[in-house]
Amino acid sequence: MATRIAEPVRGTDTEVAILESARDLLAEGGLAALSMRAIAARVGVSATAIYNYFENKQDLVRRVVSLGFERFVGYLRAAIEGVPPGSTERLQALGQAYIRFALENREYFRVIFASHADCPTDIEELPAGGGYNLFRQTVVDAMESGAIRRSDPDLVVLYLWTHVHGLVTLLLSCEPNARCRHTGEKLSAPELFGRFGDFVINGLKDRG
Amino acid sequence: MATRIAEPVRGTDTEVAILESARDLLAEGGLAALSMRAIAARVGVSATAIYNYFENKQDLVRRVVSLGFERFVGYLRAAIEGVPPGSTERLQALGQAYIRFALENREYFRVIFASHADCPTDIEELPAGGGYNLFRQTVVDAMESGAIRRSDPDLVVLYLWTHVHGLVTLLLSCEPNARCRHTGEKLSAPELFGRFGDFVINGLKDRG
DNA sequence: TTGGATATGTTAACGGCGTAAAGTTTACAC
DNA sequence: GTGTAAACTTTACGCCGTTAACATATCCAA
Repeated sequence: MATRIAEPVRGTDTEVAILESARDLLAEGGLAALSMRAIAARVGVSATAIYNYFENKQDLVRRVVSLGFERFVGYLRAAIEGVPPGSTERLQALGQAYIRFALENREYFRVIFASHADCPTDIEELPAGGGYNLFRQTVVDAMESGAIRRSDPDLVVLYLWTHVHGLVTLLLSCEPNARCRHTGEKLSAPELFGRFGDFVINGLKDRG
Repeated sequence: MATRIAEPVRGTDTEVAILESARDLLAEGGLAALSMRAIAARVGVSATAIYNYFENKQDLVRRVVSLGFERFVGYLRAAIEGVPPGSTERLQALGQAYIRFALENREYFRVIFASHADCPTDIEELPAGGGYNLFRQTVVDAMESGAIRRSDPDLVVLYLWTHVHGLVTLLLSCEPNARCRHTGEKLSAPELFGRFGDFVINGLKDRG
């Protein structure tokens, strides 16, 4: 038998280069800038060469989005490091990280949550691969420590997620500054999140 | 002088026909189905004829979206009819109408809130033309009646809006059924909204 | 009445898009 | 050396938004 010379197939490099170019193009100019020809030009290859590695454009985008998601979960993980479990601060840290990711990776975020019926998913699979469970565990800890009142953790996760997601998508709809003017002042997403935190956490606490 | 034969200029009919065809195509197949050539084919006219009435595609889309917005405000107005002012029920009715519009006019909703930097807007101009003020007045009434605690009405409007918008966009990201499975059951947007209402309203009430 | 502007359309064409088909080069197993 | 499979190119098709040039109808002023 032939000893496998462990040199990786040259094509694999190309695949990585395609994904990286696609990721960069997406970040720089949004979905509109993400064309097969543009990607190919960056990689230094013909547009049709891409079809050796990806079934079609949608498949490629799916892969790029998947990479973006890992990045997203990285934000969440980093956010709660050093913040004591069971505290509402930890919940807020997660929310802030969600916002930070969206603002620092706008095009990624947009594409991730613009899965226009192309790729039907169950809602909790979106931030899965650790994201959802991270969120959920933080909620459970907060309930057990008494920081928030006991109820269905999944419902609470979805509630908090809804809140932060809504804030981000609304502000992202109002490019270019992603800020909101109300009562005369301009507020950024993190500032608004801070102000809303009062309502949100209050709603989760025991009455009286 | 020639007596004015009151026949309206044929061109105006064409403009209306273009807008209606565009609206229908958008509703049927989303932004992807909305091409100048497809619109023209429906109207029975050449694609370039459209440029007599609209500067370019973006301009046309803006007009279509504007029509959609009027429709949206119509949903909101209808929702609070017959519901007593000052009640939290009125707030919930607005939220339910928001959700209903999004689910019954998905493509409209998507396009309205996907103003990808093309048309920078201040956030409160989005549901303006009556929408925002409607929302705000409902909040003010609820504060004055004591249904919710007194605080900055604009902040509360944004808070509630954030909540319902987040719920809808999250569920719309999970086509085709726009439902969420959690703890084993499938919940629709209105059902989830109902469950979240507890948290939301509780957060806005006075403590104790 | 006529003639020129204006409004309302047309067809042809440009460059860009995703992608299919066919052909070419390269690497390697037997 | 030959066959085979992978990696890649060229060419081409039918879409797309948009421009330019041209046709026709309508209206008003002289």
